[in-house]
Amino acid sequence: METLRERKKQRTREALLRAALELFTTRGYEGTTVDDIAETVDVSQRTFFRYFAGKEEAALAVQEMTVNRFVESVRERPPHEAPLEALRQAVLDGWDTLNEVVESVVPVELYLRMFRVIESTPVLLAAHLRRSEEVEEVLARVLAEREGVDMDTDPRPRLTVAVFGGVMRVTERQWTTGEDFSLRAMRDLTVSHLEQLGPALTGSWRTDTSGHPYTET
Amino acid sequence: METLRERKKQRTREALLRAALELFTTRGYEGTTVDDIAETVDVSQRTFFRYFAGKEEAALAVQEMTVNRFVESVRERPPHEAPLEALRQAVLDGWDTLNEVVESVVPVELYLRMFRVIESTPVLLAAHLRRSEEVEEVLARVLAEREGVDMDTDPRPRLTVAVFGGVMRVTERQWTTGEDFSLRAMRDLTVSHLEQLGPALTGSWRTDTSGHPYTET
DNA sequence: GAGGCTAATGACAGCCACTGACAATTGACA
DNA sequence: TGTCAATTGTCAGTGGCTGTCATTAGCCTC
Repeated sequence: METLRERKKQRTREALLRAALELFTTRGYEGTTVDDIAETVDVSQRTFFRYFAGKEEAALAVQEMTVNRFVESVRERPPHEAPLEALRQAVLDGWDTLNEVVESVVPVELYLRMFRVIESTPVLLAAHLRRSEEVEEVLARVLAEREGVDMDTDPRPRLTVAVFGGVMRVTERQWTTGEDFSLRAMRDLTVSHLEQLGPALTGSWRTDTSGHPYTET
Repeated sequence: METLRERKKQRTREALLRAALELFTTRGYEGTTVDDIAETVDVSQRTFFRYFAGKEEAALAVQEMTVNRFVESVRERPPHEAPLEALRQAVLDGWDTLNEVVESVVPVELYLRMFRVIESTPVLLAAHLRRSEEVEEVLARVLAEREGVDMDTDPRPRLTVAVFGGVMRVTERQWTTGEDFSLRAMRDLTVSHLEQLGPALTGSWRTDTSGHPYTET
């Protein structure tokens, strides 16, 4: 961002993004038109579409940043860590350093509100899930390389990442709909759910192994 | 479907669905307009929207049937089966009896082609994934009830279903992009992937436990 | 620092998915 | 058979999104 032109572009994009998130989190995603966003920033609708492929992309732009950061984080994990452990550490690290990544673009508080909007807006949730699947493919490749296995013949990389992704989606869902919507809560939920993964998969739950007696009723 | 009116409605819906899938699988989803579909069946565009909430719904209608069948199948599993085992049996049963369920509406061959279209069309894949998440919520509830645990305090039902769902998505993806696109292949892949689940999650893969030596390179 | 070059924007027209409203039609049923 | 209700068609309109072309505005050279 050296020239004036580039700085101007940067500012326009940022303004559009900020306006979009602000409107989405107040009027709702469906309740906001692209014209609304463009008008807020005082550019033409056409210009909006030159910065974002669509309404969706604007809504998910910040998430995209954090996800990319997460993938990089996995890449940089020490090779001695087991696959699931590398994913776990990378995710936790992501939540711990969320502030630095997000705040440079939009207030974290806005990011968090947007998280809930995504989770509660069907079309956005769908796009988010599809994107997650794409990311899982990349992660599987990273893990396969780390462990020196061939993804084309060995299903374990994809399976591991899919399992991990499944746990994370459950976590996100519970987090966004729960009462404690803080980063700390997200971190704790992540740890807790990953710990529960083993017990959940081992046979019947009637033999209590998790501190959740089924006799409570 | 007793009266003439009801029969006519049934036929219109079926014709629309068939026409939609036929067009989607030949011209592609994006390459097909709702007007195309309506015109093929010789009804107005408005009528199409009276039968389907949107293009998406038409594209996913048959999948919806099989998914609902799957959920029912899980509900009817004998209570002594462990959660994962119940899900496994229900899925395999679903593939084994797919013909009977699907053929009553559209040719199975059309259903299979549509499966690939869904997997390769971003917006359809997204919708499919979102729907899967909804189903997972239902399944978690079924499992929780079976096992007598409280879903609100015990994350294991949701975790188990999410893990299972993750495995199934990996399976679907490999199936639709692989060379052997037969029901038999889907069944085998499902069994194989579920078997690999354990090995995939237990620590490092460098200690070979799966018949996939990493020394192939 | 004037003028040419190129990138960014605006204005406009148009496509497609989808919806509301109302009129026309057609099966149901007394 | 005539009335009632459900089904459908028509029309108008909104919103997301794209292509096109003229206009503007930063950039760079002479």
